[in-house]
Amino acid sequence: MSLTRTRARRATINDVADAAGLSRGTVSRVVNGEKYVSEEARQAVEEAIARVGYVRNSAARNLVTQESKAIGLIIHEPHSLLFEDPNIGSILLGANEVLSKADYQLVSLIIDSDRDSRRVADYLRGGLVDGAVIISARASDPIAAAVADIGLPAAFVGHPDGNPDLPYAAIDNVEAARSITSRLLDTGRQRVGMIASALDRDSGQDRLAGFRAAMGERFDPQMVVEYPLYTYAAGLEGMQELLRRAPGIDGVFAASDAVAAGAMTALQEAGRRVPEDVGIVGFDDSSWALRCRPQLSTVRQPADLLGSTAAELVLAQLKGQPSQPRVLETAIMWRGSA
Amino acid sequence: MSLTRTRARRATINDVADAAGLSRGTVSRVVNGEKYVSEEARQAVEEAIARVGYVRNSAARNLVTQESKAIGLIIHEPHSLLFEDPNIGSILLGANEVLSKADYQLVSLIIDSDRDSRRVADYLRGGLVDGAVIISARASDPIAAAVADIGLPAAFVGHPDGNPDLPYAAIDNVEAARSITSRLLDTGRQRVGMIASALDRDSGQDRLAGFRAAMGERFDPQMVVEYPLYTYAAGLEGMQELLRRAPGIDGVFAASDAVAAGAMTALQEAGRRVPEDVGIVGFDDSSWALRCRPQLSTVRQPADLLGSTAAELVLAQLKGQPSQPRVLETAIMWRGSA
DNA sequence: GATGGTTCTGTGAACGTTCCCAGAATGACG
DNA sequence: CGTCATTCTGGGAACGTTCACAGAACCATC
Repeated sequence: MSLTRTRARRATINDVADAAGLSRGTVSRVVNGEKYVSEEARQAVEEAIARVGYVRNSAARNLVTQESKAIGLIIHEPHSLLFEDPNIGSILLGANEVLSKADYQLVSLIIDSDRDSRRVADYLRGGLVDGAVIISARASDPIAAAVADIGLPAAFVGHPDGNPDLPYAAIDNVEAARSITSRLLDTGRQRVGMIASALDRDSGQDRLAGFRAAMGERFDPQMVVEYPLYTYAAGLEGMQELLRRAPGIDGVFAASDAVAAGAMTALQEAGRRVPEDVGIVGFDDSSWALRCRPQLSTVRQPADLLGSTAAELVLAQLKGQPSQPRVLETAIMWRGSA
Repeated sequence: MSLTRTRARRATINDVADAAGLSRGTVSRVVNGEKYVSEEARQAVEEAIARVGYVRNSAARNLVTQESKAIGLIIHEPHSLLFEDPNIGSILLGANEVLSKADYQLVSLIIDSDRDSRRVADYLRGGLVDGAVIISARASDPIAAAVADIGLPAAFVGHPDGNPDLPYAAIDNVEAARSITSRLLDTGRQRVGMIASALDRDSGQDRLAGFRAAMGERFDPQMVVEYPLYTYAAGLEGMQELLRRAPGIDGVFAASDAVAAGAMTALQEAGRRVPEDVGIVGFDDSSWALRCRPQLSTVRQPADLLGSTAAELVLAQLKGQPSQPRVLETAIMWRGSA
């Protein structure tokens, strides 16, 4: 079997007009569902469209209307997180739902190299999208700067420092982390540590800050280990390191559920019982949480809402409305792990 | 803080030409890096571009060149799988790498509703992409039909039945499933069952067929439970059901690693030791496999290669080369779970 | 100094739409 | 039967590029 596909010359609106014995203008009106076209003409055009196999050329349309009805979603994640972090999928789906209802097409653009970064910037600049949602930006992200530079309506998911003054949808990571750490302390834990991650991101920084705030005077830098990514592997190694540093540890705040899952495995392999010997709490309430045994006590963050809210912020700008940053509520899900 | 962003009228190539005291044509040549432009002119143009803040309008360019330098990747997954299946991320990244090198932009389009389906079809038809990679198509997928209908160069990841005659990048699921099941039987297991999933997909069907082939006369329909999705939850419930049906079960083939992970949890909660009492094998060799305790024996499928190969198949068609379906190698990773 | 090849620049035409305006046809009303 | 509004249709202009071609300028060669 050999498959070679060639694209035939595509029928244009003029071909349809000729076939229907009507004019360009009328065909355009039918295609766009405008009023002021007779039933007779409508049928003739529709029949002609089917006959010549017409499909509208979006480039031509975008050129004259000066809009694309598409919104870009920029995924700028380190390689491995695209597989591990269930939040990304939720954000994507949340954004898609809102945009879909507003008849916008969501186009996701991955940045995985410097070359991607340049190409995506060109794509955004070129007018192929009317706006952008930027997820997982780091501090001073070059793409965010490019977006602001061209004045493209945009919104962040999260609230990274050092970035241009764009609206964002975020949660209060500091407060949420402070809160769940306090709750962990309230169970009577005496020696509590943290596995911190992603300190190049606002979420990573803020969760550490919240932990520190909750610990107050009891905060001990030695009881914090740091890893670059929110991964299971970080949790596994981080917990082993904490056990080495402080064998008497009896509580752990993991910076994400994936990290907590890794930590739980490490504890169990080390013969510690959860939660009897060591209490452990996570962050995200992602699919990891219910998968752990015991199930994870964690902070619920509404990932899908973050996506949909960011999308709404972009749509608002498109309508010329002012759009305010929005901070969404989190909740503590207390389960069996602490 | 109130952020309202409005887009100013964008500078065109003519504005640059005026500012540089040169013509449209020369500016175009500079922008596209063509030869036959004097050093003097080049500098004048570049300076003018910076001064007026020019960025090329892609719609106009696409219109005249009749190409977009973009490839669509269509993700048509049930909601939950976007979060659970690490293969999707690998496929995405694999495709992105190949396309990026060829200077194509990968744009991912999610289909999560019928409305999405129509909009995405319009997007593909409109000339906004030069080709498409379709992942996770079900039998007789409407999008696949639409793609074939307009003659858009395209390729599948996987090889679903009842779809148009497009090239694909796939693995031999039947043979791989047969092979790992045989290997499981070789460890001396007497009562072996399967947790089958996604029977609406070629992969799901084929893995079941491979299991059946390996079991031969020992195949017992009662020892197969079926679930719609490759999820942890399916594994959890499926294993419980199998234990109910056949308490003496001593081997399980789970249709994916996520399913196997769920099954392992169910077994351990039921007090069965893995692999002593029950041997368990999975499929994918995704990040789940190393995360299980004991680690999972499974079939390694090169998800990133599937993505990059499918991308190559599309690029080949774009160059007018014939493109043949490609079946990639799998390997058995034998670890501790069986 | 004529010839011929480079190198460089300017411009008309085309890509396929939508938008807008002009005008035709139709119908309602006095 | 004239007037005016409403409904419908056609076609010129514009969107911002690239492409092909023509011609100018320059240099080398005979």
